[in-house]
Amino acid sequence: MAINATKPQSRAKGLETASRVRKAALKRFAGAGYAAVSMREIAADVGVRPGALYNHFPTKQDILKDLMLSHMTDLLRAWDAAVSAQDTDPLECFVRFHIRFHLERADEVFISYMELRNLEPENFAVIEAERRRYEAILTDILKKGSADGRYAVEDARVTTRAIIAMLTGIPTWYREGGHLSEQQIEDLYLNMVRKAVAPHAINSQRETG
Amino acid sequence: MAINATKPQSRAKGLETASRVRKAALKRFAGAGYAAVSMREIAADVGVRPGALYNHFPTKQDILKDLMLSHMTDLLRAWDAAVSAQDTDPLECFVRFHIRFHLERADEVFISYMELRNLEPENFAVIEAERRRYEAILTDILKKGSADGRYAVEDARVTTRAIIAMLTGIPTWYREGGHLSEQQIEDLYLNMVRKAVAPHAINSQRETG
DNA sequence: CTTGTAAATGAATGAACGTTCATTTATGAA
DNA sequence: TTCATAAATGAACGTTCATTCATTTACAAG
Repeated sequence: MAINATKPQSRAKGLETASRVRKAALKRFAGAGYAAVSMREIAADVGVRPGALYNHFPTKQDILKDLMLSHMTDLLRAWDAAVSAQDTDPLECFVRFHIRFHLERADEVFISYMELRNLEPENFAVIEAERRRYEAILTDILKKGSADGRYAVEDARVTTRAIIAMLTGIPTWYREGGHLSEQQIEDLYLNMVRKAVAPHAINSQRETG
Repeated sequence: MAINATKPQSRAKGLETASRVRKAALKRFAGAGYAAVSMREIAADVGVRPGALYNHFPTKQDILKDLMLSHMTDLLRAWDAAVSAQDTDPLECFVRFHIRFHLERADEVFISYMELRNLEPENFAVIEAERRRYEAILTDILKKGSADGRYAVEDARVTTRAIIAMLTGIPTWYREGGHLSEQQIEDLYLNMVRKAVAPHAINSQRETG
């Protein structure tokens, strides 16, 4: 059979180095922004000469694309896992999942929202499609809940964006050891979201201590 | 009297050029990001040689600081004007004001949220202080409304951030000529915000067609 | 008209950029 | 142990970067 002859076969050490490149680039991109980070800096973090990076990624742009795409893939896969393991209210499930996932992946989230404009057009299209898939999950929950009268949502797409913007803002200010635990933040935001989409009244609910 | 001898006196043409530098930098920074924009590009937009920019701004960083600081100053001054002209519900006033201001200044908003990390520490501190002043306005509204029982807000600071994140997300997707008018978006978001902070029920309200 | 100086030029600075490549080193399979 | 080749090196490529500066141009005040 015709093997792809352009890509060299990787050894264990190569995969390890590639992984460290991703990790270093993630930190640097999140901290200073893609355009402000040099391949030399990434190489120094990894402990390798700049030229060696090109054994693992064809260009700097490919590192960014790799980071952003795998983040979106992880996000969608993690949602599938979270939803299949639960049978609670889908809206609660989504809100808690979103907050947890985005709090424990602050760097990836930051990059995925800030570096969209540094993606070349074809890469941008790929990432944007994944983002729409994720938004569609919440839109679907809102539409279903609206249809059977549990929610009152005038425009499910707009409400989706409003809720996601609200939730995604959390990692920009949340710090561990602050005066609110992650659990409290989840409860607080869930309560706000529920009230925001409620038809009329909501009985303030709290299930977890 | 001892005049500041370091800063040359400006002529009309100089002020005009400086203004065009700001305008060009605003567009470029918003489109590609501060780090990805060169002084040469800005100079070309203005129709001047790169060296001439330094007659108006000491460094590239100073252009960014100028843009971000004057944006925050405009924002706070515009709020003062908006609130003194109104006597409606302060929360409604804030929500409508925030949406309007941020929709008509999409580029400035984009820069002010995306380029914080490209500010040198002392400049960052200045901008951040202005941002906190603005957030305090909404926090105050929520606290007052909470105190007299009109709202039920568990943590006014967190709720402030949630609401502002929600509203500030609008310019990232809103386009003129979409299926929702700016007026409709205001009503929609105001309704969500009111319900989110309401003690219990809210009678779905609509004043404008 | 003269003159001080703001404004712009044009050329140059050294530094940093992403990327390439011939060469060396290291490693797993035979 | 041999050998193919993955991985890393070290040096260089041409380009672009922000900034500087001596000089020229333009304009408003005297």
